[in-house]
Amino acid sequence: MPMLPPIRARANHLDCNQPMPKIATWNVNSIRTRLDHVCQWLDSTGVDYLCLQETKVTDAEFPRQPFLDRGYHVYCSGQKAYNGVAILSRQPLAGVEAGFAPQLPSHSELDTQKRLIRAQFAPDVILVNVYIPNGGEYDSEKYHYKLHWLKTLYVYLEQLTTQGEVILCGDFNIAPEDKDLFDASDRATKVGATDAERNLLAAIRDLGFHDAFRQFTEAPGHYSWWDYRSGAFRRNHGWRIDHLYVTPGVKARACNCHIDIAPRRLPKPSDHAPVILEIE
Amino acid sequence: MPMLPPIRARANHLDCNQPMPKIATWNVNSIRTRLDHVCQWLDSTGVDYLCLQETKVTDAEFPRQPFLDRGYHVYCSGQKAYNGVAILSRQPLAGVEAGFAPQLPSHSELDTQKRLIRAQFAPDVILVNVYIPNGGEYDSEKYHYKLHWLKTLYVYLEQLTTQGEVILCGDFNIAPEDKDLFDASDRATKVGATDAERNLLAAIRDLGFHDAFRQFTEAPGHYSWWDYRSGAFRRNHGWRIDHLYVTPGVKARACNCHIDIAPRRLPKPSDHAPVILEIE
DNA sequence: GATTCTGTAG
DNA sequence: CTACAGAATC
Repeated sequence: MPMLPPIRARANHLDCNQPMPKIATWNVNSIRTRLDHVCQWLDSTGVDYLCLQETKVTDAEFPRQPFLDRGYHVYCSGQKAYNGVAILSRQPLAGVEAGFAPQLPSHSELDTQKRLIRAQFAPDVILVNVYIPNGGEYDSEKYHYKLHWLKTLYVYLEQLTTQGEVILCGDFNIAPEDKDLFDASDRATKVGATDAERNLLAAIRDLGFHDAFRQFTEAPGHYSWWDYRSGAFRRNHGWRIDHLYVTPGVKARACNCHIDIAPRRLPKPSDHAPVILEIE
Repeated sequence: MPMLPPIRARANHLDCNQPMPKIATWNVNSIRTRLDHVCQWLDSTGVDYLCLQETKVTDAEFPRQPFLDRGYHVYCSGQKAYNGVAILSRQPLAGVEAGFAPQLPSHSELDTQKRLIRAQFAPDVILVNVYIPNGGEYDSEKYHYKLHWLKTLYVYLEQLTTQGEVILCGDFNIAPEDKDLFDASDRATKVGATDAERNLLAAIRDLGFHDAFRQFTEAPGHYSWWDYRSGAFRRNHGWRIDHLYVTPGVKARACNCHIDIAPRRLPKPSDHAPVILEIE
């Protein structure tokens, strides 16, 4: 694990009188279908940075105007029907790059699926938004694709963490510990909870990341995703797979991190709930 | 044209203190999609018998409960995705038969498409609900199927009208006269308005049927169907293709027949409006 | 234009 | 269970 320098300058948000900026991650399962939910949620929470996954829309078709109207800048990397990530920010962001290729040209084949976007969050803080592959069935092609994607993410972040602080957030499709899913039985073949996935996530974490949610909450039973099927939400049969990982300089400034389950209660919700990190 | 006997007994509805029973026909273009529209419309109009077409659902999947809750009996003959007819009735109905086969076994091949259901409406009145084929393009296979279906319906009704009064209603996909469609130009090849179709409809009518709507309204410009495309409804570019045909005994008791265009104004409407016949 | 299916994905 | 694509139907 490389030594991490202290934050070298005040973050953007501190330059503009926002005492407690909020950074959130939310797999919306189609930004077009969830447009009203997201707009109302932004209006009510005042989140300053929102990292979206599964936007399921090309950049040309991304519904920018509702967010522009609310004072957000929109940075997106999407495709038709599947995947797609975006960052909404009240501040204009520099250093926006989509995919692995700008940093790892040899891994550009992974960029046909739009799963990663990053931006300069502050002069020495980079924000990385990921939608890690679901993984399908255990030992399937999709499962191995997920493992390969995680290994590539490790290399990507290994480089990035040497440059300064990092906020890494998104839908990881991994429950880090048994207490992060409602039923950890048969976990050897339960995709999202297997050793291979957890070990790769642990390797990434060991680059210097801390699970912001676990800074504030140790208890089990807190989830960010519930299957649409068989009343999983009603029974709280969920998984905590949406995360904000932060390097020490950001960790030191973290004030709170929680999952907001209110949007999951709405009619026609995303199957994921947003997770909010507040930093001073 | 066979001589028709007078009505031999009071209709069911007169046995239960409903002074002005209403019989309606409505192509709902998917009963599942239009469930709320139909329920609200039944609640507001108090229609007693509703003949539905294009229910697009198997009998096992038909959403019965909302109608049972409202005091209707449900008789349906449907299939997956296409076609499908049903009768809703406040009274339980006897003599329910689906398709041509019970009466014309030699034409059972037409019953693979669920387009006909009938029931005993009163001791000497039979109610027949049809969804006549659309016909596709002029001179196409579908067009000739429509003509064949109409010829079979003629034979079916030729038998039925000897047994008593008949109410024949449904989506006929035929505008009987030029005034029944907004643009009768090029009608030689305009499916729904060609001579072959009109002649077959006229042959059926000549079995003793009267167009109930035309008992009360002679004017052109009254339509029951408008294409979803190009603002056809807004411009009243429609066709009158949903009909209630009644034999003389019923005609003598008809008090009103009108098209209710209100449901066509709702969000996500069927492309057809219901037609209501009131009888004393 | 609106709905349905099949197929894919999660 | 929800969403999207693409084809077919009307």
